[in-house]
Parts: sequence; C-alpha cells; structure tokens
Amino acid sequence: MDLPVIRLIRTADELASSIPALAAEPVIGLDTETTGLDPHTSRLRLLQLATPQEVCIIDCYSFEAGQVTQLVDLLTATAPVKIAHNAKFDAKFLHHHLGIRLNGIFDTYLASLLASAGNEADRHGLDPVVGRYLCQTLDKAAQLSDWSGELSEYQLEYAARDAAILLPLYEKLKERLDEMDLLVTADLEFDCILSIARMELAGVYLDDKMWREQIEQTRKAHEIVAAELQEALGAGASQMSLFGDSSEQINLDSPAQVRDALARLGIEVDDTREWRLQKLAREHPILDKLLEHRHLSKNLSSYGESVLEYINPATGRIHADFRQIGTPTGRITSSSPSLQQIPHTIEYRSCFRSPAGRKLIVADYSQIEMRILADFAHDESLLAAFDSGQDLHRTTASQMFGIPLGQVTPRHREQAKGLNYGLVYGMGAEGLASRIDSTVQEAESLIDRYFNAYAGVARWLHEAAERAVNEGRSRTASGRLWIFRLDPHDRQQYGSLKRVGKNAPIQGTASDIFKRAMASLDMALLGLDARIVNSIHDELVIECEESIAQEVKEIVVDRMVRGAKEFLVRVPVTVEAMISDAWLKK
DNA sequence: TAGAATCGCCAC
DNA sequence: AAACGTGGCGATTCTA
Repeated sequence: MDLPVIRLIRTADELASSIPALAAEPVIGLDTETTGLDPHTSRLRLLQLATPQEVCIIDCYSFEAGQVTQLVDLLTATAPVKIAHNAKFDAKFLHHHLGIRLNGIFDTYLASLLASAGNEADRHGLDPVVGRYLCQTLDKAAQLSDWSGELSEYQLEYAARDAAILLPLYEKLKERLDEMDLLVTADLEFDCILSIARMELAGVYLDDKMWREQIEQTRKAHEIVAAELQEALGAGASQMSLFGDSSEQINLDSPAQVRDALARLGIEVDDTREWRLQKLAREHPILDKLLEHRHLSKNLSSYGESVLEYINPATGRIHADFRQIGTPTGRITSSSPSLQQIPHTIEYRSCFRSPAGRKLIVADYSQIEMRILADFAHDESLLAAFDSGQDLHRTTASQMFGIPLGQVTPRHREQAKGLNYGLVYGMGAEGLASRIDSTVQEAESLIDRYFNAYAGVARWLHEAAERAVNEGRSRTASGRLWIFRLDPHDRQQYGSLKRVGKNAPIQGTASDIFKRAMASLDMALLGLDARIVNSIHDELVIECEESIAQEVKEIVVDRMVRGAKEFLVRVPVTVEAMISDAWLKK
C-alpha cells in the first residue's frame, strides 16, 4: 500500500481549514491513538480522519476540549459515515475526553464478525481482517509504542496507514455484507455501539465493604466445611496407609483427589460433577458436605477478592468489557469481570448498589424467548396464554392437562415450567425427567401432552430442526446469519445440529430485540442524569438520580417494549421494572 | 515453566 | 458425552 498523504493538524486554523473537505466526503476512515486502553486513566493523543486524498492527523495534545466544536459536529452527525475498526474503543475516548457521541458508524470489526457468520476460527483484529479481505499485511509494531511524547515519522505513518486502510476495507466488507443479506443486521449492530461504549464508561458501582463482608462470611463457612471433610475423607485414607498417617490432607479443589478419596470410602464415581454427586447424596450424606464445599469454593474463587481488583482507581467503579457480538447468536458477553454471571442471590446482588442520592432501575423482559417462539410459530394456544396476561407456567399447565386454572397444582406448574424452559433448547425426555424429578416415561407423556396443546410450536420446532439439517444455517428476525459447521452425517453432531437449529433463531432474535432496545434507550436518556450500567441478555440495569427514577423507569419500559415490537408481530411483550437501591428485583 | 487442556459451575 | 442452547472463568493437571 502506498503511503498516504499526511496533513498534521496542530492549530485551530489548520483544523478549521480541514473540516469542509472532510464534511463533504460520503465516508471517512477514523482511528485514534491513545496512551493506554482505559479512557479514565489514559489520554487521547491522535485522531486520524482519512479520505481518499489524505489523512488528517489531529494532535489532540494541541487542543482544549472547547476548541474543537466543528470536529464535534462532524463526528456527531450521521454523515459522513465514519469507518472504524472496533469503534467502541474510539467512541469511548471521544466521548470521555471530548464529549462526542460518535454517530454514523460503520464498524469493520463488527462487520467482519457478522460476515464470518459464527465461524469461531476467524480472527477479527485489523491485521487478519485486512489480510482476509484485502490480501495485505499490516505492520502493527507501532501500536503499543509511546504515544505521549514527541512523535516519530514512523509513528505518524503508522497512524495514517491504519486510518487509510479502512476505506478500501469498508468497500469490501460492505459488498460482502450485501451479498450475504447482512446489511440490516449490521445497521442494528452499528446503532448499538454507542450505548455499549457509554455503558462501559459509566461502569457499575460495587459496595466494596459489603462485598468484603460477604467474602469473610463465606471464608468462615468454607473453613468449617473443609475441616469436616478432611476429617471424614482423611479417615478413609489412613486406613489405606501402612503408616496410618491420618493427618494427610487432600486437595478438595482437585476433582481427581476427591474422586480417589471417595473411592476409598467405597463410593465409586467416574467424575465428581454436581449432578452425579447429587444423585448419590441420599445414600452418602458426605456428598452433601462435598457439594456445599464446592459451592463455597466457587463463590470464593469466582466472586471473591478478584472482583475487587477491577474497581477502577479513577472512578471507584467497575468498568467491565462487553463484547458486542459475543456469541454466534448475537448475544453480548461480558468479561473482566463478567457481570453476567454474578450469583442470583441477595448476598451478592445487594452489593451492587446505587450510590447516595441515586437509584437503580432493574428491568427485564418477561419470558421473551417463549414469546418469540409463540410469534414465530403462530401458535394460537401459546399466543392466547400470553394474551391472557396470566402466569405462563400455570396457563401452560392448564392447557396441557386440560384443567381449569384454579385446579393447577404446584406440581403441575413445575412440570409445565420444565417444558417451557427446556424445549427452546431442544430438550429430550431424559433431560426433562431429571429436571422435574420424574421417570422418563412420565416425561415422554408430558412432552406429548405439551405438543398436543401447542401443535404450532411442535411444527415450528420440527421445521427449524429440519432447516438446520438441510440448509446448514439459520437466521434471526433481523437477518443475522449463523452457518453451522456441524456435519449432519455425524451421529453426535446431528442431534446437536437439530437442537441449535431450534434455539439459534430464538436466542438470536432475543439479541436483536435487546440491542434495538439498548440503542433506543441510550438515546432516550440523553440529557437525563441516567445511564445504563449493566446488560444481561434480557435484563438492563440503569442508574439515575433519585428524583427522576419514576420517569426513567417509564422510559426504560417503553423503549424495551418498542424494541421488541420491531421484530414481533402478534405476541404481547411485557417488561418488568423496579426502582431499587440495589441490583434486586425486590 | 508457561500455555493448553480439562473439570467444574456461575449466568440467562 | 448429562439430560438442554449460549457464554466466562478459576483451579488443577497435562504437555512441550
């Protein structure tokens, strides 16, 4: 690639004179260089804006935030289209340091992910994407160089090249997305970027004192259980030892050592997973202790001190990383730390609080995946269940057992619930049986009853599985594509292919809906002291100033419902929302 | 001895 | 390869 012409911009005049040409372009490449990865502790050094003629490199160290209003206008407008690779990163720095809400984005990173259609072998850094679509290699050596001092010619060339390459990359990716009918989904994704960037910037508040107290309690309980287990398991070991060394300790965190220790007590197991130990616990009470220990160990390791290390020194809050396309179905995933797998118990969730003078709004979709299924399947019975506004599982029980709502027992409801949750994942009779604690025969009969009551659902699920086998791919309501790399002739993969064929369109459409809602909500909160702070597949947590909590709650519900209505035709959608002091649904 | 693989379990 | 889909992640154990 030829070296682009560089226009280095360090004065107000230079900036003013470069804006009109940029504004006249239909698309520009955008990239930034920063002194680190965290906008709260790092600075924005360069902003590169590329046209086919030249790359403007704006040295942000030469400007105060108030001096760049024309730039703000350019980047906030929907035109020209701004091409960036992982625009979330640039959007965060531009928002935090210059107050810019980046708009009109085409993100080559997200585009590449969509075009890969779930192929997890593909890499999506700028270098591999350029290699795949432009057959070029990029020199990324300068990326981690020191961007805080005098800049070398080499650094400027690197900065310019990264922005310039985005223009041809955009052309290729746009063409590819068009060929694959992915432009609608791409726009949905691009519209969502800013809401996720702002959520990461806002971060979530964790009461560290309360969290430490929780850890301490867990640690105490853990110690006691561990001692009891060492006693019980060690006794078995000493009988085996010629030297009778009963002080010998086993590592309770080692599945292999635990399995061997159990064997010495006459409990033979292939592995020591929860479900297996659970089955034998009635016969061997020590297994309950072991499971209790596992639970406490899990909590200490995954939800202990390590979470506190993520509290940002600059903000005192946790700014997790959210991957916008985290799964082939389009779900967002969270890491560092994962805020999507905090135990759903009051001890842990109550530590995620609203700071003084603020409130949290906790809002989630009610049975969104079942509603999507009802809508896709045009199943009149299931639609009627939702139309009635009654508790879904009780209504399902009433419909499948042919009894009035008033006669539905807790056991009936439990069985119906097991089916409602299980079937969108393609569950079979054995799975249902163990879930609701029944025999396989009973489970089979229940499944028959269920599909009799919901014949449309049965048909749709069957057809979805067939489509997965025949076409090897599926699409969501927005058109998001997942090409299954599973072999229908492989006996193992055949079953898996059918299950994923049933689940992917539903889970994926839920993602479409959720992203619509996030984008729309973030816009609606503009100008209010309210920010999205967490996003958990079908649940949003918003933090706001307490006096506007009621107003914000209504906006949240409205935007979430409207997001769903964009993709669903017939089924009603409900969102449950609470104003709270902690991450609890009261 | 660092990274990969495995086991196991948390969320929706 | 647990019944049932999608992930992240920590501790142990294996391997080059």
